[in-house]
Amino acid sequence: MARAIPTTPRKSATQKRSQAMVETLLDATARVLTREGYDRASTNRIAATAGVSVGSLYQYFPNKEALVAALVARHNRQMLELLRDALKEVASFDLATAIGELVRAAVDAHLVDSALHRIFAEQVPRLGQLAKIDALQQETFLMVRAYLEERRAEISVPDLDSATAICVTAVEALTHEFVINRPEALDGDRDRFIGEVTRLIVGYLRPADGATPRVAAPRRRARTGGL
Amino acid sequence: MARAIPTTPRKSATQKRSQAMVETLLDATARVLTREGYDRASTNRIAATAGVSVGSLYQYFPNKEALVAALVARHNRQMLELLRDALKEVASFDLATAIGELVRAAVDAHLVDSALHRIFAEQVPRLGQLAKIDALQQETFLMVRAYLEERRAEISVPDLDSATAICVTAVEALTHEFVINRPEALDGDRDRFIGEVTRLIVGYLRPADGATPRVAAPRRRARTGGL
Amino acid sequence: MARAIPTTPRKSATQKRSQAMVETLLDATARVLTREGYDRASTNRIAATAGVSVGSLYQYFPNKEALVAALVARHNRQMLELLRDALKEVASFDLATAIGELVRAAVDAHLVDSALHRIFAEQVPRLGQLAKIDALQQETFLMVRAYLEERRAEISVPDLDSATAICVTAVEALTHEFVINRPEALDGDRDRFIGEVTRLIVGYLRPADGATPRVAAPRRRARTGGL
Amino acid sequence: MARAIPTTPRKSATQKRSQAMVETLLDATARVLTREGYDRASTNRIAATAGVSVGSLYQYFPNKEALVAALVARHNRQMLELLRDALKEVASFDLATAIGELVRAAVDAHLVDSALHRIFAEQVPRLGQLAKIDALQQETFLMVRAYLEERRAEISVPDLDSATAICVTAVEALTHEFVINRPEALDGDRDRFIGEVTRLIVGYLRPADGATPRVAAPRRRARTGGL
DNA sequence: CATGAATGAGTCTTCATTCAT
DNA sequence: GATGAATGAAGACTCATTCAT
Repeated sequence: MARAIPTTPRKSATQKRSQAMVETLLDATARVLTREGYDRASTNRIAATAGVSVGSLYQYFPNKEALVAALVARHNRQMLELLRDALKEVASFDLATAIGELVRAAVDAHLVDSALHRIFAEQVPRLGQLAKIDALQQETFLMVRAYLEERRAEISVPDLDSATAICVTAVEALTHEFVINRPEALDGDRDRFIGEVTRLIVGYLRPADGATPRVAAPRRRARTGGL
Repeated sequence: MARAIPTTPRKSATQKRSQAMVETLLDATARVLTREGYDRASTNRIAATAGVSVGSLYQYFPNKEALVAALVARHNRQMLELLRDALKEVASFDLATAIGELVRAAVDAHLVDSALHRIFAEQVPRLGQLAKIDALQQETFLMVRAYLEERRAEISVPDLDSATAICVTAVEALTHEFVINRPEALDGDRDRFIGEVTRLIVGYLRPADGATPRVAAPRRRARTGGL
Repeated sequence: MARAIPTTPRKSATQKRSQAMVETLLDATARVLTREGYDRASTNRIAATAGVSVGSLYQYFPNKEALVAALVARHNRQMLELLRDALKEVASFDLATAIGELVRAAVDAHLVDSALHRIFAEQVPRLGQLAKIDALQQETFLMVRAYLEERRAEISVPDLDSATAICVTAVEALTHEFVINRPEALDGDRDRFIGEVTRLIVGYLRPADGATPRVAAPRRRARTGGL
Repeated sequence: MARAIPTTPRKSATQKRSQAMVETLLDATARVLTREGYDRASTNRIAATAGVSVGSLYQYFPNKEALVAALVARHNRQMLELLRDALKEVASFDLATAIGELVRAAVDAHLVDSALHRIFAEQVPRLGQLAKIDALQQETFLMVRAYLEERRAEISVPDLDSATAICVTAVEALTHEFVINRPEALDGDRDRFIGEVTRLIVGYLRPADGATPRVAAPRRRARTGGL
C-alpha cells in the first residue's frame, strides 16, 4: 500500500506511454501488412513506418511473430466486440430477427479492416503464438452457443454443439467470402445477402416441416462390394 | 522409314522423363510445404528434397511462384476430379440424395491431402499466377450451377447465381473447417456431418413451408437510411 | 543549453562514421576491382575485403551498381581536380605552355590510380547510373572550351566546339594509351611524351602557315555520289 | 599420300561444315552481345540463338572466353582488312591525301559493326586470351609505320616509332569517340571530321614552321621549393 | 559428333535480431 | 529506455560446363 502512492501514478504514466507505443507499432504493422503483404513486412520497415527505431520495436515485442500475433489479437478483439454488442442487443429478439442481426454484425466485423483481415486469412502462417489466438474464435463459439441455448425451444436440432459449430462456420465463411472476395455483390445490396444467410441458418435450426433428410449410406466406392 | 521408329519413342521418352521430373519436383514441394510451411520452403530445400539440383528445378519452373502455382493447380485438379465424378453419378438422384453425395465428395476432396490443403489456404499468398488459379474454383461454381439448373423445379430460390455461390461457399467452408480444423469431429461419424450439412443446404434450396424469413430493415446504426 | 553541445558533435560523429564507412567500402571496391576485375568483384567479396558485413554495404549503397558508380565518381572527381588546378594555374600562360601544362595534368590524372582507371575503361559496363557519370567528362569539355575561348585570338580553328572535342579526345586517348598500355614508354621520359602531344595539339589549334589540307572527296566507293 | 585420297576431301567437307558452325556461333555471339551486353551473354543463350545445342558450342570452343576471343579476332580482322586495303591504295599518294584516306578507312572500320565494337571496348574484360588479341592492333602499328617510313622525306618528326604510336592512337581514339559516342556529329558531315583529323595528323608529322614547342620543365608542384 | 538435361558453385540482396552508444 | 548501425545466415536465381544418350 505504501508503495502504491509513488509507484502507481508513475507507473501508469509509463504504462500509458508504453501503451501508446504499442498502439503506434500495431498501427504501423497493419499499414505495412496491408500495403506490402506479409512477406515484405520487415520489422525494419514497420519500425520506420511507425517513426520508431527497430530497437524500440524489440523493446515491446520479443520478435516479429509476437508483433503480428498482437495485431491479430487486437483485430480479433475489435471484431468480437461487434458480435458481443449484437448478442446483447439481440437477447430478447425472436430467432429469425436475432440471427439476422448477428449476420449483420458479422458483416460489420469483416468490414472493420477487410484488407488486413484478408492478409491474416491468406498469408499469415498459423504457427506458434498464432495458434493460441484462434482461442478468440473459440469465444465466438461459446457466446453463440449460449445464445442458442437460451432459444433452445425454437431450435429443433438435437446436438447444440455441432449446430453451433455449423452455424458459426457457415456464417463466418459466407461473410468472409462475400466481404473479402465478392465485395461488389454486397454494394447497395447488403440486406439481400444478410437475408439469404439468415434464411440458410434459420431454416437449418428450425426446420418447419418434418422431413429431415437423412443421409443414405454412401453409394459410391461400392467397389469392394461392401454396403 | 526404319529410323522413324526410334525417333518417336525417344521423344516421348524425353517427355516422360520431363514429366517425371515435374512430378518429382511437385511431390517434393508438397512435402516441404507440409513439413516446413511456406516461409521455410526455399527452392534449394525443395530441390534437395527432390534429390535434384536447384538448376534442374529452374529448368522446369521459371520461379518459385510458378512451382507453387503448379502444385496448387495439381491439387485443385485432383479435388475437382472427385467433385466432377460425383456430379456425374448424381445426375439422376433426387435433390437431397444428390446434395448428400456432393457433400461427401467435398469431404473426400479435402481428404486428398488435407495438410497441404491447409498450407494453401492459410499461408500461400494469393498473388500473381496464383490469382488465376482461383479460376479452378470458378469451375466448381459452374458445375454446381449447371446441376442446380437441371433441378430447378425442386428449388425455390429465385436467384440461382447467388444460391450457387452460397451453397458452394458454405459447403466448402464447412468441409474445410471440419476436415482441417476439427478432424476429430468426423472420426467414425462422417455421415452425421454430411447429413447436417446436407440438411442445411437442402433446407435452404427447398424451404417446404411458406415462411421465408425476410430480414428486417437494420435496427442498429441507421446510417444513411439506404436499404 | 548545456545539452546542445553534445548533440551536434554526436551527429557529426555519426556522419563522420558514415563517411568513413563509405570510404572504406569504396577503397575495398577499388582494391577488389583492381585485383580481380569487374566480373569477380562480388559484393560479398568487397564487403569482406572492407572488413565489413554485406549488410553494412547495402546500408550505404542500394546495389552493386551504385557502389561502383560512387567509386567511378570519386575517381573522376580526383582526376578532374588535377585538371581544374592546372587550368587555374595556366590561365595567363601562352597557348603552347598552357597546353603543355594541361597535358601534364592529364598524365598526372591518369596516374592517380591507373590500374583502377583501366578497369573502368575496359570492363565496367556503361549502363544505368554509370551513364550519368559521363557527365563529369562533360565538365572537362566545358572547362577546356572556356579556356580556349579566352585564348581565341591565338587559335585559327573556326569551330571551337569541335576543336575542343578533338583536342580533349586526343589528349585523353593518348594519355590513356601511354599511361595505361605503354607505361614503359613514359618512364623517365614523360616530358618527351608531353612535348609531342603538345606539339600535336598546338599545331592543330594554331597552324602557322596557310596550307590547311582539305580532304578531297572520297576516292573509294563513290557510293551514292554524295559529298 | 595414299591416305590423301579419301581423307582430304572428306576432311575438307567436314572442315567446311565446321567452319560454317563456327561462323554461325560467332554470328550468334555478336547478336547476343549486342542485344544483351557482355554480362547477360550466356553460352546457353548464344547456343540457342545460333539454333545449336550448348554441347555443340563446346565442341568448337573450349570455353566462353575463347568464343568471345574468336569473335573479337574476327571483328578485328575485318577492321584491319579495310585499313590494309586503304594502305595499298594510298601507297603513291602524297602524305596529306594519304592520311585523309587512312582516316576515312578508320571511320569505315569502326562502322563495320559499331555496336559490337562498343561492347568490346567497354565491357569485355581484357584477360587471358583476349590479351594476345591486342597483337592484331600491333599489326596496325607496323603497317602504318611501314607507310610512314616510305614517306620519311615528308615527315619532320625524328622518332618514327613514337610518331606512329601517337598518330595511330590519336586517329583510333578520335574515330572511336565520334563513331561510337557522337555519331550525330558525323551524320552527313563525315568529311569535315575526316578533314579535321587529317589536319591534326599532318600538322603533327610535317610542321611547316620551325617553332616546335619544347615542353618547359614542369612548373607545377614547385611546392617543395624545387625548380 | 550432336544434344540438352543436369549440375552446383556463386551472385545479389533481404531481414530478423543484437548491442554499443 | 531509445537509437540505428552492424551483422551474417539464408533466399531466389543464373550460368559455365559436363556427360549420358
